[in-house]
Amino acid sequence: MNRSEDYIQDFPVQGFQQDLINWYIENQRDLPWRLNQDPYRVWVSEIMLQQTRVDTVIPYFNRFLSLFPTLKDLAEAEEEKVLKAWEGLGYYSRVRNLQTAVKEVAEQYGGIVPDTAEEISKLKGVGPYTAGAILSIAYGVPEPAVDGNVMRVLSRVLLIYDDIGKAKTRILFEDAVRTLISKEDPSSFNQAMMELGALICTPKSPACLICPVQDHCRAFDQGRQKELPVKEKKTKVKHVDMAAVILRNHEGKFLIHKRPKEGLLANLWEFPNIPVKKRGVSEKEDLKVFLQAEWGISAAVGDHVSNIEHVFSHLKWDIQLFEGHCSNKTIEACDLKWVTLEEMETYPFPVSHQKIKKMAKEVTA
DNA sequence: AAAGCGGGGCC
DNA sequence: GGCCCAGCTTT
Repeated sequence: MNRSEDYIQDFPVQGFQQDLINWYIENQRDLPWRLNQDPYRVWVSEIMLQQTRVDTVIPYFNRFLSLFPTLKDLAEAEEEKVLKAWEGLGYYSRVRNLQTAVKEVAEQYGGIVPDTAEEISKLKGVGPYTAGAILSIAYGVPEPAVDGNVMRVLSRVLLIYDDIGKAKTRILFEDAVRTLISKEDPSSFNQAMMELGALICTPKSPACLICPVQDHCRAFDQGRQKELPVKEKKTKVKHVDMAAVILRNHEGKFLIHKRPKEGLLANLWEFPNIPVKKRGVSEKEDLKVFLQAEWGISAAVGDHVSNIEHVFSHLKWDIQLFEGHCSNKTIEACDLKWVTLEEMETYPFPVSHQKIKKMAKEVTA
């Protein structure tokens, strides 16, 4: 059984819609992106909310919108300023893609976010979920917006055991939503599904006893809500040993480096660092050789400062941190800078290197 | 279809 | 430690 029609057969679509939307009207949270339906605001919120909790997003959203109030403001902003506004939020390609897409809208669509699935889906960083979310919330178009919440809710309500990690399963849920969605109020329907997933139909212990659609839930009827959704476990993270150095010159300035424009933490700044084969063998020497070979810097790498661990979704860094000094001062490369602690605050750093920045302050103090 | 891509909160 | 979060892009 893998067609949505098979699951919707005999399902009380009308009653489900009503109970869901009525609950949402009464119980929706007061969130900053619900202030109005400005497509740009909705868009920014949806990008920020990808794989990121509401509570985390709220302060970022407010700050971002005060820095870049309109689509035009974001289109014309310096990328470094935009990355700085995103600093700490993670998945930085989201905001680089967002700015690329916003420029596209400014140039190709006269600054008006397109309102068709075909056009909006062409924009960088706008996938099936985000397209449906913007279209339904900003424009009232009845398109599905299937995220993790919606898959969890529907897997339980319709008793679907397909692995929600598979692309094929998302399409199954999208087909189901095309049938289930309210044509009168698609915005409330989609947001209600997500709100229900966030507040009631939660991953661990769903609050079925106070659920507005309990009467329509097949998993609850059979006491199987805790078996769902089905999701295959993913492989564990890879461990990588690193060595990094807080390098100061004779003026007391620190050396920082801009990462490449693609890949992990693209275009963010960092302290000089290298992967090392084995811990405790020759990190200091390796760093010294690297600084000389890569940038022509003759440095003395001194005391070990600390050991920093940082976990990503797919890997873990174990960073041996050292301090060092050198007498270089003129560096022309645009991806390399000597800066004071104060100047450093204007550059976007990933959290792993914010930890190093903090150590730099302590070492200096 | 699978892997790469961040960071934080909760258990 | 593992899991999950208003996912998308690249391979």
